[in-house]
Amino acid sequence: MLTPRKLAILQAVIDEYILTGLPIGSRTISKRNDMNVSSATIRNEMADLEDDGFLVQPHTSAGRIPSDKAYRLYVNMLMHTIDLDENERNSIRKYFDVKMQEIEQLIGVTAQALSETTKLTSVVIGPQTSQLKLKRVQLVKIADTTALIVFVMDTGVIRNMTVQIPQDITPEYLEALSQSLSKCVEDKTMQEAVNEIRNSFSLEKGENRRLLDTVIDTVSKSDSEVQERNIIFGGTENIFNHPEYRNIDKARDFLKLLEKKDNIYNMMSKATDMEFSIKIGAENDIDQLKDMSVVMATYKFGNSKIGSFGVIGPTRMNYGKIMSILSYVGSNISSILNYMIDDDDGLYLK
Amino acid sequence: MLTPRKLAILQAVIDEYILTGLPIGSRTISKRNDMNVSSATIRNEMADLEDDGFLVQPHTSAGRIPSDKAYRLYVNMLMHTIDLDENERNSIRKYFDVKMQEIEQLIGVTAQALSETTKLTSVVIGPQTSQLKLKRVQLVKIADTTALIVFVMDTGVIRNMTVQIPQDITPEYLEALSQSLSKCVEDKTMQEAVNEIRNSFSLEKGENRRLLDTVIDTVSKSDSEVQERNIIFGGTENIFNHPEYRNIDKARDFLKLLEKKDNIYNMMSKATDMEFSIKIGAENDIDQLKDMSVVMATYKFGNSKIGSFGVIGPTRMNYGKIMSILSYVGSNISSILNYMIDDDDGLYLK
DNA sequence: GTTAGCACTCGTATGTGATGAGTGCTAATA
DNA sequence: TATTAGCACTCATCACATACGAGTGCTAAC
Repeated sequence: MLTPRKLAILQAVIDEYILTGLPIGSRTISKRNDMNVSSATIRNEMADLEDDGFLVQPHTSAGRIPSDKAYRLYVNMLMHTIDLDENERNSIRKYFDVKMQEIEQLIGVTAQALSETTKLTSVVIGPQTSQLKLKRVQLVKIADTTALIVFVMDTGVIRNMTVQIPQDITPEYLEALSQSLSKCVEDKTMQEAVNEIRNSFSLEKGENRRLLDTVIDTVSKSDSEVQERNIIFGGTENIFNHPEYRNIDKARDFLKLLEKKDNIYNMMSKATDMEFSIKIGAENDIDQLKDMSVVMATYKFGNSKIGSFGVIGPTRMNYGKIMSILSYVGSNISSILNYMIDDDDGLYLK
Repeated sequence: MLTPRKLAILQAVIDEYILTGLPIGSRTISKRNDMNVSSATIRNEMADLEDDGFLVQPHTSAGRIPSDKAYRLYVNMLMHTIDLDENERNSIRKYFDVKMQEIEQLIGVTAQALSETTKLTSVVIGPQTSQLKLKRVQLVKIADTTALIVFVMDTGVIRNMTVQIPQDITPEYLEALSQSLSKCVEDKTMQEAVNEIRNSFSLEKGENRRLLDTVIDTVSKSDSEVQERNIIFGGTENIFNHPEYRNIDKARDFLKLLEKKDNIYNMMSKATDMEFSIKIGAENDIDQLKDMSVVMATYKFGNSKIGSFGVIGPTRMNYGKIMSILSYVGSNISSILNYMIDDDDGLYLK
């Protein structure tokens, strides 16, 4: 049974451990002024908490440290998000106070802001263009056999790629094609659009056929690749800030994981259904993160969640604070994104 | 004086040290079958080499390790580039055997190929568009108040960015403007082009003036930013492969350096005048690299060197091998780049 | 000029004992 | 019955001592 006192003790252990990273002994807890019982009593309670799987002893004569289960309970029940003070807000806001030219810059700034304020490794994935709806398509001839194909999403995001075209295609033809393609893809996702084009234009023959095929081909190929690259990390060196990770082999594994990107990318994109997602220790699917925690949040563009960002660090992290930071960073991202589309003379979104 | 025997001993020490990373003693050298003198003789010679600054003793009763000066001599005189065998060539070629869609992919693959075959940290910087000549400019209206501005470089590289435009600008006007802009910027670098536009169109007034100003503004701003982002690293975790860097604080500093990017970017772009550039230990301008070596090479597009790539690792690296690898990787990059422009139905360069 | 021999150096590994934080358990207490 | 004081016990950590061995510099002999 988790009596109120047990909960209080557990909370105290977690708080203390998050602060120091050292195993917490019974006396440390009993000395806290909100505890009015002796260390012996605490010891008995702690023994019970250990039996219930909330505390772990690294070795017989050491204090206790919280288990993943304890952190989970903490996050679910005991934690109060910690409001940021004016100073902290300012130091975050100053990252976003520069004029953003393109979405990549925003992603970079976000990663930086996150890692520097949390002192953890940050991850940001860019807008998932695959989930956005298309507004129009524009083909532009830029060389004899090369055209640029530009996708304008409903949020204003632009994606473009080059495509080889037969030599005798005229700009006027491309303009006409752009018009009819635009009609047919409006309000569809990239993937849907590709299918739609396949169907609607299935009767085309000859040169047109070849052109369309190349377009479809190029688009679908690049779709997967763009995503893979659209993830960035910040403060990778912060992994060393935490004594429990001052271990070369762990660090190497971690860097390797970041370098591969796709594992983390998958993890991040899975989490887009909730406002926050917290994975503690073994709750992580990725092996190398089994003794770390990942806290993620999503950002919105208009009404739909189109990307996510978060931090990776030791299970011993200040969840309350981290969540407040994520939340504040998120609101900054949103306002920048909106600013980017709304503002008439300033900032443009690529 | 550096007698032939001294040189041979120095070479032996370097070879051995590159292999093991441990201080090399006189007996180790004298046992090599190409040495027919006793360890005592070697000791005397080594003492001389130490006086001349080619060898260093980490402490009194340890063997010797080569100094930066020794590596420099080695690279200049003693080193023979080591031909790659069929296996090694294949394992590199397989990285480039995939179809490349865009230049970013090529950069990524290069970084990967380099870091995996050298087991070092690799750096690749993308084509320096600022040094390329423009072929034409194309403005395309993609929304009510947004246009895409596309720069086509003479090598086929394309750069584009969005720009806000007054609402009443027609596509036809943009087309006409594209024509006259193209004429005026042809064969100039981005920077020259901006100046040229400023001069040639200095008489424009009103709406046109505003449009032009916005274009010039956007372009010059983004010019610097694009470059900054156009550098990527591979195999950062390889820093830990070398015993001399199994030191957390060194590793942290190194990661921090990579994260900042601009220092390394500057170093890399300085080195574009030579085929190879080797910086050994203290020859590096960057503090954190004072005990590492950087080997860089450049790649060409058409006739001009437009980017560079290389590796960063311990001064104790197999320079001969590394250079062969860089050279082979370089030739792969070139052929891919040419393929990208020449091939009519396959690959496109963004 | 080369080499064998030897005393010397010094980093590394190993072992030992002291220290102290923290525990579990028992018996006394409220 | 819950709490607490007291105490024996555990065990990681640290300081210190010792042994080991790779490698050196130097000298004297070849």
